[in-house]
Amino acid sequence: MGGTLRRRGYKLTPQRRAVLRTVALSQDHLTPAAIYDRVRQQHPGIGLLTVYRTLQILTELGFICEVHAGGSCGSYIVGSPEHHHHLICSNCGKVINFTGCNLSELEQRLSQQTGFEIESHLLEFLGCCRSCQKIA
Amino acid sequence: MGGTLRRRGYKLTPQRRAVLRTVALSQDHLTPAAIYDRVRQQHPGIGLLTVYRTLQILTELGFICEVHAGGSCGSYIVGSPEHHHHLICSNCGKVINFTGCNLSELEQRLSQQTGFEIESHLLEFLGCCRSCQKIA
DNA sequence: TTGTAAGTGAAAATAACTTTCATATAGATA
DNA sequence: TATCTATATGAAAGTTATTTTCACTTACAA
Ligand SMILES: [Mn+2]
Ligand SMILES: [Mn+2]
Ligand SMILES: [Zn+2]
Ligand SMILES: [Zn+2]
Repeated sequence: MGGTLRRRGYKLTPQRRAVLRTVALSQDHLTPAAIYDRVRQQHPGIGLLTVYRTLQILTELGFICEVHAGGSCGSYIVGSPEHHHHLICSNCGKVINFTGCNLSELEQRLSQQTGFEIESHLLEFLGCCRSCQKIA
Repeated sequence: MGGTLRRRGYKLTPQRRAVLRTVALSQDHLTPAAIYDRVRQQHPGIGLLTVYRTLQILTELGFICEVHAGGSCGSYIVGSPEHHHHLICSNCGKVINFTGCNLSELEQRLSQQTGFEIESHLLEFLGCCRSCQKIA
């Protein structure tokens, strides 16, 4: 983490460490406010503003990802450097990262049909995780 | 439109007509505030609040869709009843609807590997449309 | 060490959205 | 067509989410 930050001119502060740690320790996606609440337990005195700023930087660097499906826009989950996507439990918010989206064929078809030069894609699945199935 | 609304206990008001018309006439996705500005030209006196309420209902009924990719969370584009997805120009916001996402194989693999019961998916492509390519 | 560019947090400002409530109207019914 | 009522509207206020500003602090390169 430190290296990646420094390479981009950012500093590694205790606050940034704490925010990343909090997101990484959670199984489910968290809003900035929820992250703030958790971080404060280990790091009182941190400001919500710093949480916002940190989330932005960590997203830019790929340490964390924003999720969208199921009304979760603007909440975050730990990331990984490789290209991947998210499978989200609509009940408890648990997120599983997966790879192998295999969309290049579709991408090519769209590019041909529309003339768009395709840059990226957003793919998320929404479902019910095993533990939530038992409860329901 | 009128029939679908009435079937669900909603009324067809001039305001709702105007909001849908505005979204449908736009090639690109619009925020509630942008929709408000446009609707007001034909329908002064409408409140932003009514725009919010209408967008919610029209989304629920499938007349319009919310888009997410490229920081467009919370903006809307005209919809269609069949299952489809969006290809969005990251420069001008133009949206093209497409069908044939063909994700059932991937869906099945994920279901087996994770135990999730998969309910739905969110798929959007981001790219540069033909006219924006010429300009750039 | 020291210097400095980058980061922090308090406060205020702005933007985004929702709740409340009195009034108005779509459209079903007689 | 006139009446009735559930639904919709808009003004205002309230809440939540996010950003800007600025004086002070700190990471870390030299
Ligand atoms: Mn991720
Ligand atoms: Mn659509
Ligand atoms: Zn779950
Ligand atoms: Zn374009």
